[in-house]
Amino acid sequence: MYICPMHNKELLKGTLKTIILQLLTEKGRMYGYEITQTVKSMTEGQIQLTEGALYPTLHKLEAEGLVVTQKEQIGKRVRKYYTLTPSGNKAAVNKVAEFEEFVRLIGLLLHPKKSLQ
Amino acid sequence: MYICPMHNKELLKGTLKTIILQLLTEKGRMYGYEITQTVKSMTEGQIQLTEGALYPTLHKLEAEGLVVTQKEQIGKRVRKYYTLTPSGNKAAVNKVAEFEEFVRLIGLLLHPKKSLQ
DNA sequence: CAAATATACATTGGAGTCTTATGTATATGC
DNA sequence: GCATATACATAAGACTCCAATGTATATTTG
Repeated sequence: MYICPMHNKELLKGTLKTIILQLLTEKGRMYGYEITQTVKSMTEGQIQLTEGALYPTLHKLEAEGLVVTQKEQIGKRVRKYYTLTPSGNKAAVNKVAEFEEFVRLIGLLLHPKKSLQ
Repeated sequence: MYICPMHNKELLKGTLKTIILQLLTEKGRMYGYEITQTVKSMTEGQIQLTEGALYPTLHKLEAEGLVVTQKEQIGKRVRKYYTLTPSGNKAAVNKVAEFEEFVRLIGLLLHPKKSLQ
């Protein structure tokens, strides 16, 4: 996914939708390129989304009815803004909760000594 | 991976090697079936490894020189025990550290409000 | 002002990981 | 005797993401 300095890229699989939905929850409205730049700056340059991962995922989210798009003319270029739908909002909350639960479960396996972390 | 009640199975991708290496670090010596049962009990039944994921991964770890095997006759059945090699030990430490870093980075994206969690 | 870089969208082929299904065989509990 | 548990293994396919490529405009820099 993400060109990134992290060695284990597979770890990041499955988090892309969660990341996008959560960012949209916070920012309200974003376009694709903006998402890549925001993720890069928020992660100290460690996670850099690739277009080959990002755009197909955005299109999937749209097809699933979790986001809607508005095109906006900027000079001669067109930007495509994405906004969460109500079901997209719910999905964002669920996905983040699922991620937290995932981290907790893996923590049980990786840090059994630390009583309850 | 892993048949499991978690809804977002993709989240777990990329963690299997890390889990196996870490378990071997703790337990010293394990066989495949034992790994599936240990993971199940340690995660409250939430993560259940499938053979289709586990065995190919164990074979890969062996091919990479991170584990070695000893077969043991138990009655008429044969158990295949896996033990970490020195490079397997290093790999375990690295993988767990990578996972921690991954969680930290995703945390930057998902919990921007919590100062430094 | 030309070239490089940044902005901005998008698609395609392929790699890698896991799931589902299947196969084989022994052991145990009811 | 039959179901379930133990114990290994492989194969076909789904799914996600990466790398490469393509198009086009805008800005920076030498």
